Amino acid sequence: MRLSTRGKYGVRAMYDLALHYGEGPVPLKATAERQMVSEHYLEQLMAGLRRAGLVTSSRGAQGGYELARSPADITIGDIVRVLEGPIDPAECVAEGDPVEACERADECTMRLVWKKLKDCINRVLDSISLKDLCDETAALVSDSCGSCRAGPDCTRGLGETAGTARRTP
Amino acid sequence: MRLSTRGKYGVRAMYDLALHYGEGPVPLKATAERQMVSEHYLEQLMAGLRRAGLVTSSRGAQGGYELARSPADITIGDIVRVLEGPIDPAECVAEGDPVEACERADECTMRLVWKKLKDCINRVLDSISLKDLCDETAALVSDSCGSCRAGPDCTRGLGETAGTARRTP
DNA sequence: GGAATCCCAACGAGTTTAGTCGGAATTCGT
DNA sequence: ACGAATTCCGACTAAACTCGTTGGGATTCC
Repeated sequence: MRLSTRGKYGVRAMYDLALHYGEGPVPLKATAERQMVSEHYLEQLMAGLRRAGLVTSSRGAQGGYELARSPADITIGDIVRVLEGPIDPAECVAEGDPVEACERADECTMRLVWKKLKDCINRVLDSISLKDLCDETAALVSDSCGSCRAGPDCTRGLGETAGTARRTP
Repeated sequence: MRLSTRGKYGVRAMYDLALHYGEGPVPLKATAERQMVSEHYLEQLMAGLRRAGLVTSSRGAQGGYELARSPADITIGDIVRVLEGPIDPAECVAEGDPVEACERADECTMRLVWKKLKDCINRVLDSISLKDLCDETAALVSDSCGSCRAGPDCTRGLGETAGTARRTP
């Protein structure tokens, strides 16, 4: 259960675009350098994000990529699902007929587990937008993150769990 | 974000052992046939589970595998972590020094996302024990499964009714 | 002794990952 | 018109991983 670099680099790149949202196209080279990712590799990832309608591109000099929507309207889940494929812990909870993936799907108790896991992952990833990420960075830098006791299932934004995440032993 | 067959087969096998808990050693062949998994492949998985102390084995005729603890004391998370490795969406939220995985780990906002995701996954998987699985199967078979038909956001059933959630490693 | 069973190590075909490489097409500024 | 910047596209690859298979050895029960 580890994300590949595709998902991680993709989120980094989209975060970078979010930081420069409204400033016109951002050339891939700049993003690649800031986020320390191979430019050519990132190019492939951006192609996927463009086909999925999450970014728009403009070619030629002064060209680059831009978010297709406001950072508040793009979630981490949107990005990860494009680059890593749908979040399906098992085939039997993917799109389509479960019975085709496993003939016992109807009576399978484990399927309920994978379903629950899938829903949980999607809920977490969809609860965080690029805007949340940018806001959180501001909070981190200004060193004023509040304390949240809501636990890991808290879906009320990143800022509230920041205190927990920074307290690393 | 898909589990490999290791995790899925492993859970199936452990579930099978849970169904026969207290009846003495269960030969691998029987489990493999019931769960429709290659016997030799399952053997490798059981070796890992044995080394992790989740099952005990007895050799020779009438030998086989048994759960090392009560089904209520073994969670899906225990099994999945043994067979799939630790649940770390990214290196920077794995065991050890995060800065060694990524020099920007301290200031990285995305790291908070992966941390949150990791905690969520572990929480779900650790909230479901083998006993929960067996109980749920009884509910499914008796066709009175009201608890799990409440839609994708249902938080009841599978672990939260019995309240067998245990340690957090 | 023989059958059942676990234990171990190696092999391998296929797929995925994480890129690299080379070049074509488009656009901007001058 | 030209050249630089940039996206776009397809092919290639080394390494790792997945999902097993193969072949034998050790142990235990009857």
